Amino acid sequence: MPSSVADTSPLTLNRLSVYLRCLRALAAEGVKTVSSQELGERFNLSSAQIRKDLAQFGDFGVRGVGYEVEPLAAALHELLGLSDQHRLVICGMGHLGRALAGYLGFNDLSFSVVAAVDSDPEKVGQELAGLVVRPTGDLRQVVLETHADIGVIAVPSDAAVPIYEDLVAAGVSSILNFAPTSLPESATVRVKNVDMRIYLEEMAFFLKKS
Amino acid sequence: MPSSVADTSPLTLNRLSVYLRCLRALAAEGVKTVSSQELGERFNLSSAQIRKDLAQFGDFGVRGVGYEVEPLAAALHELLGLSDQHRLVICGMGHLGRALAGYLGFNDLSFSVVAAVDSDPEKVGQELAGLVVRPTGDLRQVVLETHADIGVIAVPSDAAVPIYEDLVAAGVSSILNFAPTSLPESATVRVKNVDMRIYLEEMAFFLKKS
DNA sequence: CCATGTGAACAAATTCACAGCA
DNA sequence: TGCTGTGAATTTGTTCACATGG
Repeated sequence: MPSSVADTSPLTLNRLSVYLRCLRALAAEGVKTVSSQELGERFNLSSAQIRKDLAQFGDFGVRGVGYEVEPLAAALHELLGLSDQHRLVICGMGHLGRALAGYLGFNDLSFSVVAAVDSDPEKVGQELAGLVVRPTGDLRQVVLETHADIGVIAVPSDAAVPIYEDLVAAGVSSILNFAPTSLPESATVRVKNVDMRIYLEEMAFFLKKS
Repeated sequence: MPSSVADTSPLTLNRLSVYLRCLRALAAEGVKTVSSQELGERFNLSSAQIRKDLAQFGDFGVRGVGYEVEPLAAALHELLGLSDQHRLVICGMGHLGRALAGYLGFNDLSFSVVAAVDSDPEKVGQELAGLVVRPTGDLRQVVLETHADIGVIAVPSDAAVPIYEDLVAAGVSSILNFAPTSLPESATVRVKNVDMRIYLEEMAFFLKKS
């Protein structure tokens, strides 16, 4: 039973997120108990994998019965670190930034968007998606004030690296990057690059005739 | 040498996209030739993996020298199906849809956004991101007119399944889904679900004070 | 009984290490 | 010499199948 940060693979972790969402859906339907097999059939998952994944973090199931939906959901919620509240700062308030601002403050109360910065003087001071836009130059101050712990980069490609450095300098150690520029991960900074072009190119490959 | 659609793993494929971008960056700098090692060091990739991945599709390299940047980029471009032009239809023109419309029509001429639909009568007829928004009910007609081959779902969660069904009915067989509702893949329809909540939850896990 | 939890078997992906060629 | 291309070794991830326990 590792349950420690270092030795959990991202794949397992992402599946836990999926399980959590499946359990929430079941809970909403009033389902009290579910077996790994039912869960698998319902949501196209492998039952063996569900059991392996969950067993890694504790004995959540009851033999002969299955898993209790609500308690398991609560345990996964806790396990994924969703009991702590996280504060996001959105960098770049173009359409993508605004979309993310309106989209990422969900999920019970685990995440909230606390600030937005933009380098366009036109946008600074405006209220967009419920946030007063601050100048990029104030990023450090903004992070200090709001205790933001996750930075979301939604700026054009060429502005990504400077913003990244600003975020790191401001002490933000988790960064979600939507700019089409791959940013380096380091020992202290965790970066998740989300490059939508890769998804499109994957589709293009499979659309290829022959 | 498989080079066929079926037996290429998505992981390899996504790395090919990455290599292509790295090569483009080098080409822009005027670099003519690069070894797998240089490429690896420059972009944090494994040189052995680069060689394995590329060797799968042909003998691109020259022993003792490395790879020619431009020709290799051209080969990957072709290989990924980027020589065919693809036409995207964006479903849902909220901020996310507009962001994607302005973001996905890039990459030489491989992808272009040819249409947008929305169910909000306020938006229909408006020109957003250079596209006249059409009503969702016209989706089939729109797809016929524009020969769109990739659908992008950027609607709220509860509208995702109906739109998905409309796209499939209209003959679109590749779908990129940004709604937080996992859509089923079938033998004939390829779906890529992009759930940003999973990325956030991954960050939350690693932020957890153990 | 029935479904979990798990070692053992299997499969996939990655890395190593080196033969072979420009 | 220097770097590719590639089998072999290793690591990582998934599935199987069953002993175990409520």
